[in-house]
Amino acid sequence: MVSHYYNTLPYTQKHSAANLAYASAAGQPWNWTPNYHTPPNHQFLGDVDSSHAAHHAAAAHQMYYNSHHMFHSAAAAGDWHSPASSSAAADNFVQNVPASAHQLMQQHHAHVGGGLASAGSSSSASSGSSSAGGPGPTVGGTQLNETNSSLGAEAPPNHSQQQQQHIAEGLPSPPITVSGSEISSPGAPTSASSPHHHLGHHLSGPSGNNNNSPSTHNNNNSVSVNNNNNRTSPQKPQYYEWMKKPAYPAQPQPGKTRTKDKYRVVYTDFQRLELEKEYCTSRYITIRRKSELAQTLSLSERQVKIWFQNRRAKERKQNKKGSDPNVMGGVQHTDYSQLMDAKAKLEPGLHLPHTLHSMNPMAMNIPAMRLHPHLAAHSHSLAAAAAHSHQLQHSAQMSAAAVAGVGALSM
DNA sequence: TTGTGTTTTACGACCTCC
DNA sequence: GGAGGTCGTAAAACACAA
Repeated sequence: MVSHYYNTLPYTQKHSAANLAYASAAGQPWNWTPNYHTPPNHQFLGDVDSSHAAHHAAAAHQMYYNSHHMFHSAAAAGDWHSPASSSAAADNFVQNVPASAHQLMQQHHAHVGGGLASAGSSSSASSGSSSAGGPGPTVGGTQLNETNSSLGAEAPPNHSQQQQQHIAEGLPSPPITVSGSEISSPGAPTSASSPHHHLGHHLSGPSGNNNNSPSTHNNNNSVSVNNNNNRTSPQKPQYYEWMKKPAYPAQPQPGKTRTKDKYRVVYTDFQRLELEKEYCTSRYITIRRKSELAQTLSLSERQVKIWFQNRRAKERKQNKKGSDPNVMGGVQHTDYSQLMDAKAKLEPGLHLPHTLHSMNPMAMNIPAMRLHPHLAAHSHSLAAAAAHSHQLQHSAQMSAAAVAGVGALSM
C-alpha cells in the first residue's frame, strides 16, 4: 500500500511547530545525552511492566499524560529504571534537561494558556466548531471523560475542560501512517475516542480526522490562524500559498513508492513536547509507553517508534559533532535556571522532588555507552521492579500534580 | 523573493535477538 | 518470522542570508 500521509492537521499547525527551537534550529543542540545513555533493554520492560502493574499502570499513565507534567513521572520513568538511579543522578538530570525541551515546554504552555484564554474569543472556533470538525463526539467528551475517570474526582470540572481543551488544541496530527510495506499500527486512535477528534474543531472541513484530501487543507486555513495566534508568537503569515493548492494528489496512487509520494507531517508542539519529555525519561521507549504515547498523541505506534529512532540518530549526530562551544560536558548549563523558573511558574503543582525522582534514568551518569538493546535485556527485571514501585509512588502524586498543573495552565 | 543550508518525518536495508 | 535496533537517505518543512 501507499502511505497515506495526507493529514490535515499538521498543515494547520505546522507554523507554530516551525517556531519551536526544537532541535538545534538555533544551533543549540542538546548535548545532555551523553550523561544518560541508557540500556535500551527497557523495551522489554514494557512487557514486564505491563504484566507487573497492569492494574494500576493504565490509570496512572492516563492521568499522567493529561497532567501537563513537565517531565516524566515515575510512571514513565519507571519503565526501565536502573538500580543505579539516585537522587544525585536526578539532580544531574535536571541540569541535563535539554534546552529545546525547555523551549518546547514554554511554548507549549504559552500556547495552552493562550489557547485556553482565547478559547472563548476569537478562536472560539477551536472549541465551538468541534462538532463540525469531525465525527468526533469526543470533542469535549470522550477523551476528557476518560481522563477524568482516571483522575478521579480530584480535578475540578473546570480543570477537566481546560485540560481537555488543551489536548484538543495541542494535539494534532492524526495518525496517518500506512506505509508501503508495513502498516503502521494506527495505534493511533482513529476512532471517535481519539484526541484527534478534539482537533476536529480546528477544521472547518467536514472531513474531520482522516480525510487526507488536499481540499481539507484548504478548508482549514482560517482556523489555523487562530490556532497559531494562540501559540507562540507567529512571525510569519499564517497562510501559505501551498495551503490553497493541492500540493499533493487527492489520493496517493496505490503502488507508488513512498519516495514518490513522500510526504511528512509536522508534529505539533504538544506532540513533540510529549515525545521529548518521554525521551528525556528514556532514550528507548517501552512497548507499553509507546502504545500509550501513541494514543495520547494520536500518532501511530510506528510514528512514535520512528520518532525515537530519529531522535536517537539526532543525538548521535550531535555527539559526533561534539564541539559545540556552548556545551559543557554535554550539558547546556545556561538553560537550567530558565527551565526551572519556567517550570516553577508554569507548573507549580509539580514538585521538584517529584520531578527529580522521576528523572532518574536520564540523570544517571552512565558513561556514554551504547548497548545493543538486547545486550542489557537481562537487567530488565530489576528495572521493572523499580518501575513498579515508582509507579505506585507516583500514581498518587501525579493526581495532585495533574490537578495543580492543569490549574496553572489555565491561568 | 529566492537560493541555500538545516532540521524533521519517514522509509529501506540490514542487523541482532527471541 | 517478527520485533526493534542502527545507518543512510529522501523529501518536506523551515530558517535565514543575500
